[in-house]
Amino acid sequence: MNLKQLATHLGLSQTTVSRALNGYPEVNRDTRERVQRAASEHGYSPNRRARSLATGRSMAIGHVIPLRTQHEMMNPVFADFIAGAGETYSRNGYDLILSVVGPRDEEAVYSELFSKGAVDGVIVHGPRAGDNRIEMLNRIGLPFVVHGRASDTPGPYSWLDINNRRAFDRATGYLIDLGHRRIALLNGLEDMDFAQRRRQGFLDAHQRRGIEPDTALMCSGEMTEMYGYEALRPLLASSERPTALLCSSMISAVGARRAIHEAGLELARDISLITHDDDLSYLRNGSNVPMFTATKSSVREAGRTCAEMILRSLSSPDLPLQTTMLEAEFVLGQSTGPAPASL
Amino acid sequence: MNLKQLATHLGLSQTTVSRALNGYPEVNRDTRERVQRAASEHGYSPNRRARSLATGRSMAIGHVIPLRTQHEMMNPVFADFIAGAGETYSRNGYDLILSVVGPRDEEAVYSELFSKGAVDGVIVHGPRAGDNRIEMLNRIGLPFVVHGRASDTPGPYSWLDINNRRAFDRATGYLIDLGHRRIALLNGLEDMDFAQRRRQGFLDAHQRRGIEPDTALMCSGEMTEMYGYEALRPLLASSERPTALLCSSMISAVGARRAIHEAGLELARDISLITHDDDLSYLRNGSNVPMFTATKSSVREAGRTCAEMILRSLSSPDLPLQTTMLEAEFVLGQSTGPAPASL
DNA sequence: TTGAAAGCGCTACCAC
DNA sequence: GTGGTAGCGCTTTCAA
Repeated sequence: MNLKQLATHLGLSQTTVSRALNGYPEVNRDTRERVQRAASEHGYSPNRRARSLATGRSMAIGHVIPLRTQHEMMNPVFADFIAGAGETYSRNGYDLILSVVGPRDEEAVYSELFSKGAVDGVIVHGPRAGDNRIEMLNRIGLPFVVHGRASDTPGPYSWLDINNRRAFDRATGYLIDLGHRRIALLNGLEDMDFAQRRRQGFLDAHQRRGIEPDTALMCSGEMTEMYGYEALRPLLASSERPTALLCSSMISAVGARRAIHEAGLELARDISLITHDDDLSYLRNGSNVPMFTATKSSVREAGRTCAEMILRSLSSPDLPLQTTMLEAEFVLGQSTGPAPASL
Repeated sequence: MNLKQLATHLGLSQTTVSRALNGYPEVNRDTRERVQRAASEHGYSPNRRARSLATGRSMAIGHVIPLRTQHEMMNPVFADFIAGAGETYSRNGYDLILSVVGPRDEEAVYSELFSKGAVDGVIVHGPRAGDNRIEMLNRIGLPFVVHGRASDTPGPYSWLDINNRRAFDRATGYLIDLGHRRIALLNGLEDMDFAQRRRQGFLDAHQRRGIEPDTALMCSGEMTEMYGYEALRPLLASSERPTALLCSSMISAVGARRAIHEAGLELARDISLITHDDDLSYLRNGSNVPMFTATKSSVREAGRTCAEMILRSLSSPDLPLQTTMLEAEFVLGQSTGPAPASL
């Protein structure tokens, strides 16, 4: 059933039917009701393609996910974030177009999506330090919001992020204050913006206390389980093994725990472990008791917010820059786990 | 730059330019080359909306993800599956439209996507036993492929699945043959098709060996970390605690391990743990050594395959039914972990 | 081998 | 308050 058919069926013009359905004020109340009833009876819903061709708006937002390798697991954060965003979109009649691309093709994908009229705006995922996508999007005039930030990128842009630096500053400081001096850091790939900030937090906490971190204990890599295992194993085998471990993701922590187990060590007794959990934006200690907890939001909620930001920037493009920062609040859990006996 | 502009720029008609770009044979070779050069020079790419309005094909596939609760984490399997599917789509010029919906609205979403002309076909995720979506999609004539299966659903349909029943049959049998008699099962929600099959495999292994499973040890729930923790805790506290545990997902296994740790028990020594890992379609034992490994594919690869299935069924709708089954092959790892001392 | 023109389904402008 | 009509950018007959 299309508009024309519905109109002839009702003995009205397409114009009137369209107006009635789109809430234009000048339509007679009776007419509007009659039209609406008929529309839902016949299950009529306007063709998106035709509508967007006529209006010039595509009513869709693009999410472009960069994946480096063929084997890389999609970051679970993306999934929940997108799920949250999707809720907002469907509530507002928008579609979500998902593109998963290698880092090379990314720019091309953005401009294609735009010039093809497929999307009205995009969300940028996984920003790297000095990311050139941002400048490029500003240049071609495609509205966007960044999930995360990109340091060293000139010019204003909208973004939504958690406070990665501070979270790792606090977690590290907590461990140092417990007496730890040899703390390992299993970080993400350090060309990613979030990983740079976490590293910075790690270093800041040391520096503020006048302690020299052992750079040999700082690792960086794709946050897979295998990485957690392989990065930690040699550190544990060394004569000067770390007494504490700061993990950048749940998944690499699983690998790290395997390495700890195989080395004959016991968590909490021999080595302390704090893992950053993106999903709930909190940090956990070795016995998995929440230690840092975000007050504001989960990743899903962040996705919702980010979607609202892009939709708002579509309706008022020259609105002042919206920057939202989700703070990982410091909340000591009931049990913070024992200080390691080996200290 | 649109077709009209490009055409006038070249001093040709829109028709000819369109034909040249779309590979119609009747175009003069020189003309075609000239057109193609100009197109890439000016970065022309046809407007998707307009094209699909004209052709009647939308060049997009919908993925509809059902999420039960506001809080449920998006199943990581979906993410990687979709990433894989996305690769296939972009290689073939298709868009991927993602809708995340509550179980109630699902049917409406499908028929809307279709009647709005937003998609040419859909992938059905997370099928439940006797899922009525399948019958509904057949009725409205929207091409689809199911990721998973739905038992008790009449009529043929295309699907792609792993062998859940057999995987759990084998894992359970393996534990029984090691001497375990009290095996706990932390299953997913048992209205989901995959969970029913896993449960069946668990029961089959017992029955074939003439052993009565303790139904008090069989749990079912949303596969979150909290669920793994809360479901296992009372079982461990009981006087007749399980000596082995079969976990339906990595994430609930994390919670289960926490419960084990808190109960003062040690993995492998006091209790054996086998976890099903969807991503690599393998099962792991307590020390994380792969025990069952899929020979054919990861979830990502499955996504690619599923996308190929739907695209193929678009071009030839009355093709014989394609059913593909990914087998979780039984491969004993180098180390299968010690039999529990408590036996 | 090329071009003119009719539509795809809808919105939006201008008349009435 | 309602209707005619001109597009939106493309594909696809039909003519030349």
